[in-house]
Amino acid sequence: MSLRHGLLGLLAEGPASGYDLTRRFAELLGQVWPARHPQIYAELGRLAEAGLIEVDSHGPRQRKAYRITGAGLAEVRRWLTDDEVDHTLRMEPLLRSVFFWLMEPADLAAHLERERQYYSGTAAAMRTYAGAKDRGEFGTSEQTRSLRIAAEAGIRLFEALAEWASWAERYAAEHLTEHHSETGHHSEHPPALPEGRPGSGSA
Amino acid sequence: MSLRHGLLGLLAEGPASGYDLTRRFAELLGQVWPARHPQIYAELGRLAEAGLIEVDSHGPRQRKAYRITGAGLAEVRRWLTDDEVDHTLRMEPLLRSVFFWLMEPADLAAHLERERQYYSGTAAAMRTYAGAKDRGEFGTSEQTRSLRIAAEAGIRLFEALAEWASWAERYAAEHLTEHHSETGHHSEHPPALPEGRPGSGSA
DNA sequence: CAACAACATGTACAGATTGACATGTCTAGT
DNA sequence: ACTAGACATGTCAATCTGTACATGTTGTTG
Repeated sequence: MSLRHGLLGLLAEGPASGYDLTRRFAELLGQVWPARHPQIYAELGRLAEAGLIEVDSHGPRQRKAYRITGAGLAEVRRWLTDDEVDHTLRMEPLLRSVFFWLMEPADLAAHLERERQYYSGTAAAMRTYAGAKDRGEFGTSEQTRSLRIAAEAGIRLFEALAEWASWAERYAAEHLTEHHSETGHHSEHPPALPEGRPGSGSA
Repeated sequence: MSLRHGLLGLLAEGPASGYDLTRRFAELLGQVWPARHPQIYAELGRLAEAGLIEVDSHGPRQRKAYRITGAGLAEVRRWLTDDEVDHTLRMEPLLRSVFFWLMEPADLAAHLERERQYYSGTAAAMRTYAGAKDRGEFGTSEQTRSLRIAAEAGIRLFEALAEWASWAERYAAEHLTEHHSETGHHSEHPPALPEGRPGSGSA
């Protein structure tokens, strides 16, 4: 339930309304943690009930801004330093990649090329943004620095995916060009990936 | 709702029971699409009702294996080629990074170091696995080739994250060492990241 | 043969998330 | 004065997801 902490984190920057937070989530956090307005309004209600935030002001058009409380600020900080990081990833494009062998070679090539373009375009947009930050266009506050770190992750992630798509195009052209039969009953399924939990084993 | 298609994709390799599929999801797809057994059994029921899969055999301890039908195979393929890719990412570690400015420098440094180790450990495990595949230890079927592509994505992704964590440690040491005040009301919140939808704009 | 681990399937419930619907306000342009 | 668009908040139903609970079977080991 990281929406709770995402909202608290944003409110730590200053008071904001549900509407503000919805747009901020869509623009800033949409790539890493999607959230729609019904969920945000509901969570704000719970947060207020728990005393982690409180109503800061009422504006025009029944605008209701919230402000983080001391307890709320303590809670985000507790989350950041004490709560274990959840490394669960949910990424449809990679799920699809496991089933590439079911696709016609031409369809797969087209798919990978579209993916490559999407990822490199996204990476480029983030690089542009990070460049503006580095030139100091958004000031030098701690929040801005922090956002710069997040942007760097996005750049590296999407660049890596773009290069992967490019690599996969070449790999598929070399290794997956044969036409396939109707069902894949020809062999036992191959062994699984290793579980990859480095913290709790060999390290 | 990609669980549906993930199950169909696995069943395209050959018949399997809910138990098999649960373990296969945990081992193979857990990193990119988590799913627990209650969800898998429920979805298998729906899939069978829709005629996309059917009972293949009954084994010992009320084991019930399913087999994909022609309609099911057509449906996975339709998904792979026609359905738009959902690029939504959900990644708690990156959500946290937006709020690094709220952490004490020492805690942040420790956090980033743990993250770096986690990512590089995971990447290393995947690299080992991919190496075994490349030496032909798992055969040369199309499924194996496909899984090799997925593994490559994992390697590149986790390597990129490990390098990011390392970069962030250095960046934070240079730019985020000042101690922060109790609340961050000192400035307006910085502007958001660009939306980064390359397909529908400049591209 | 008792006990345990692994196999195997399922239900029930709580919480997270989304899409559709509903409502009302303020500003700018015509 | 009207109207369109952005502002602003919310409800509701449906679906997805995860945790805990419940049940019974088979093979292995002492």
